[in-house]
Amino acid sequence: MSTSAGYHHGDLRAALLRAAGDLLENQGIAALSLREAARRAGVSHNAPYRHFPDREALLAALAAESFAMLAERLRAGGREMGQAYVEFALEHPQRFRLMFGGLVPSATHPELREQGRRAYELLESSFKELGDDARFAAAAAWSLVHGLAHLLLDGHFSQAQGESGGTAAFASKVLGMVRLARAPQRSA
Amino acid sequence: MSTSAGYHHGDLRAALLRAAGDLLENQGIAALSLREAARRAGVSHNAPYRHFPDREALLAALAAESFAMLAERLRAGGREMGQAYVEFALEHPQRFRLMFGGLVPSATHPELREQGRRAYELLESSFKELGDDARFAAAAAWSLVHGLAHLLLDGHFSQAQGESGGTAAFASKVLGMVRLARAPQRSA
DNA sequence: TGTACATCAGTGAACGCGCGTTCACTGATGTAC
DNA sequence: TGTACATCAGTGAACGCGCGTTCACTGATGTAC
Repeated sequence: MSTSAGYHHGDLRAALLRAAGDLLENQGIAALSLREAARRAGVSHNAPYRHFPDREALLAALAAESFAMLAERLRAGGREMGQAYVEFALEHPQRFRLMFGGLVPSATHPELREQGRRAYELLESSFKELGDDARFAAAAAWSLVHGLAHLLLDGHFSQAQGESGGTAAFASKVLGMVRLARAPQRSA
Repeated sequence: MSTSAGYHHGDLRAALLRAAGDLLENQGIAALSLREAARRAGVSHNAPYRHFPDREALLAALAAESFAMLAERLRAGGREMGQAYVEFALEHPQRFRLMFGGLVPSATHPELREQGRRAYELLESSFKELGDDARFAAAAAWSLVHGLAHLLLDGHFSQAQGESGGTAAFASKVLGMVRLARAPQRSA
C-alpha cells in the first residue's frame, strides 16, 4: 500500500475495482469506462487489460462484488432481512441497477452468478420451516423486497417521500401487509 | 399508408416509434440509435429531429408507449392482473427493462410519468375494498409482481424453467403463497 | 382560380467525441544454475 | 553471490467506430388575398 508506486502498481486490480465503484456510484454506469478507471488508478489507459479481458469483465467483477456487499448487509440485518435488502438498494442505487439491469449477462460470468446465488441462499434459508413450500415462499419474499426496492428507486411510490418516517417507514408498512402462507391461494 | 412516400413521409413519428420498437425488442437497447431508426423508416439520419428533440426523447416516447401496452394487458387480464403483469414482462423483456432500467428519467418526461401512473392506478384500483390500507396493499402487490417478473427475466429463478408447466406455473405458485392482510405485521 | 408567402418536414455534408481495443515496446521481478 | 533468462505488468501511439448533433439547404404544403 505504498504511494511510491513504481512501474509495477502492486494491486492494480483492487485499485481499478475501487475506482470503478466510485465512478459507478457518483457518475452512473454510463460514465464508467475502462479509460477513466485507469486514469483514476493513476495508470495508463490499457494497463487494465492485464487484469480484465474487456470492459464487460470489469462490470461483471463490480456486480459480483456488489452481490457480496448485499449478502453481508443481509447477514447484518438478521431477522429484518427484507428491510436490509431495501436499504441496500436505496444506499447503492447504481450498484443495484448494475446487478439487475441486464447489462452484464450473469450466464457468461460464473463469479457473478455464484455471488448472486449466495445472496439468495441467505434469503431462502429463513424459510426452511415451511418445508415443501419453502422454495415458493422464498421466491415470493425475494420478489416482494426486490420489487419494492426497485420501484422505490424509480420513484414510482411518490407517496413514500411524504410518509412520516420517510421511505424506510413506507417500506416497513408495505412489507407489513404481507403474509406468506402454506396453502396456495390466489391473491392479486 | 402509401409506399409512394414523397418528400414528406406522412407519419414519420409513428414510423420511427415502430422501427425503434422493433430494434429494441430484437437487438436490445444498445442497438437502438436514432440513425438506425431513421434508416429503417427509410428517411435521412436527421429527419427524426423534426419529431424528437434528442435520442432520450425517443426512448421516453417508447417507454411511455410500453406503459400503455402494459396497461392494456392488465385490463385484458381482468382479475388475474398479477399474472398478466408477469406475462407482459416475459413477452417484452426489453421494453420492460427500458421502462424500469433507470435510463430514461421519468421526472423529465411528463408523458412517461403519466403513462406509468395510469398503469399503476389499474393495479391500485383492485384494492379499494381494503380502505385505509389500500395504498400499502397495492404497493405490496405491485412490488411482488414486479420483483417476480424482474427476477425471472434475469434468470435468478433457474428452478422456474424446470417447473412442470414452465415459468408461468412457477409464477402462479409463487403468487399463490401470498396473502395481503389488514393488520400490519412483519413477515420477511 | 391564381399568386405570394410563411411554415414545416425533409436532405446531405460535416464535426467532434471518447471510447474500446490492438500493437509493438520496455521496465521490473523471480528463479535456475 | 552473480548471471541469464523467462515471465509478467506496465507504457504510448494508433485505429476504427458509429454515434449524436449542428448547419445551411430545399422541396412540399397550406393559407390569405
